[in-house]
Amino acid sequence: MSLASLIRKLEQFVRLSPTDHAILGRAAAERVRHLPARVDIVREGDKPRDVHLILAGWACRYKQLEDGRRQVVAFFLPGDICDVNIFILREMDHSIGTITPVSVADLSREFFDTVAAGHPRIVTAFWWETLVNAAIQREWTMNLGQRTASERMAHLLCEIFLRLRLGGLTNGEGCDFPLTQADLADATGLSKVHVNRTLQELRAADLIVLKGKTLVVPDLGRLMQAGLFNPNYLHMEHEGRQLDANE
Amino acid sequence: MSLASLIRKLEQFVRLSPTDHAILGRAAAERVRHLPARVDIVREGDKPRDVHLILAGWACRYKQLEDGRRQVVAFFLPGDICDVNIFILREMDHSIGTITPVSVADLSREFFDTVAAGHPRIVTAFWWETLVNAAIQREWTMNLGQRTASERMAHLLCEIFLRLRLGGLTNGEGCDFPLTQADLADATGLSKVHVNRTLQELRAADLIVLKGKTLVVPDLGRLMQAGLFNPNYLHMEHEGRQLDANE
DNA sequence: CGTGGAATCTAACATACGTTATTGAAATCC
DNA sequence: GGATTTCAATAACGTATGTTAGATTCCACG
Repeated sequence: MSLASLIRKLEQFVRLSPTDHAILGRAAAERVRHLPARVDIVREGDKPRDVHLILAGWACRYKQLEDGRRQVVAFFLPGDICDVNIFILREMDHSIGTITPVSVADLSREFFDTVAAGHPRIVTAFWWETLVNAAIQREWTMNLGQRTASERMAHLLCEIFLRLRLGGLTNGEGCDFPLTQADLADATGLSKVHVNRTLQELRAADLIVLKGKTLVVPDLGRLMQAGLFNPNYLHMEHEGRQLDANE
Repeated sequence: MSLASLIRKLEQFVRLSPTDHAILGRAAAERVRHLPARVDIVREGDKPRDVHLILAGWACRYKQLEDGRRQVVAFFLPGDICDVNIFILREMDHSIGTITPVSVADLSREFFDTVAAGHPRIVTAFWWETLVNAAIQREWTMNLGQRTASERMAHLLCEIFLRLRLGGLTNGEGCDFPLTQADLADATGLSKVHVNRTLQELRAADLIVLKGKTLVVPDLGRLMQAGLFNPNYLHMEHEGRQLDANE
């Protein structure tokens, strides 16, 4: 159960009080749903109701064109919050779908009102989360606009690995990796075939070991170099200095 | 002076009180700077100090790789706010630079504290602005990942035109357009040469008239079709229904 | 444990877009 | 108001990535 990942992530930015922990814990336990893989949590055009906290499993935010072209614009890992205050908007402009089976907690508007009223540290933490997500989205724009296929793939893998590690979800050099090559294609704007070629290339350079649903990064520093990866956009204020260490 | 554009933009989402207007007006008048074209307002690595409100002129947010590749990740038009609450972060992960000469108002942390304490409508309006900017960034990701060169260019031009119109900055079918083809290249991830080709294509199809520093869009509906442009992501709740009308 | 559908991998070929280079037309500057 | 730089336009050529199609491997499920 990865409320722990959320708290771990937020706490490396602000220190939360025991009360704050309790508030988050209660919110994450109240309305929990378990969804299968490959279903939509929210669909473009829906009226936004709750904010979704991913407790377990992977999901993604995606947009689609009428002719079927699909772009994954974000991945959600355990401990990620989908969109703080999204219910301000009238209508979703994108969809959110599961990749693996997912446990999700639905956070109500009232929860956020409560937080806003009496828990300033959580407010700050949520602002930080919002700003980091915005930074990630900018970095993806950069990734798609300027990096070559293999740089792009290396960059994406670095980001996922670091975000997992921040949530305490890696084992040394390895981590779960449930994305298919089709998912990677939708996220990188490459064709499936070229994703395959690109992964082979990274494997041949001993930058990754990717088999089954597990990713191993034998030398994160080298993978970062290959992806022209600068971790500053993740704003990992504390861990930031020891990035090359393995956990 | 385009405090008017800011208020006009925010008000099509929330109704602001006379006091709210006054607060915004004061903030926008207090610390105003005038900058020349093609200079940085903030640089990657800087400690964020103030939030910047663009009163006049165009600017952009951009990121750069070490080898010089540059991606514009957002354009700022008059009335745009750069990054609400950015000072929560320790260090900027991107730069902001002017395109034309710019007048900018620097909004302090204290201003936002005041707003948070006593002006809930402005708080909501700022959240809305934040969420819309996030949506725009996602749409750019989509644009770079999935659209062809000409779709991408058409889409970008639609977005800029609509955002200008929302701020009351268009004249019928026309608007100021100070971007060079190099700027467009940095924003679309295309080469300068291909931007040129693409613009010719749009011109040949009578979708745009772009000369000097003026853009004319004779038929916005057709340009939107060409760019597979769905305005939902701009969340223009009121104007949304009469998009095809010319102001 | 066998079967069917995903997911991965490979190959041959096609093309949208990048690169380099040059020229001409506008701005901008003393 | 001529010199200088920036910006736009063209052309010829190169290549990273897309497309189509097929063969394998993997894995979930009955």
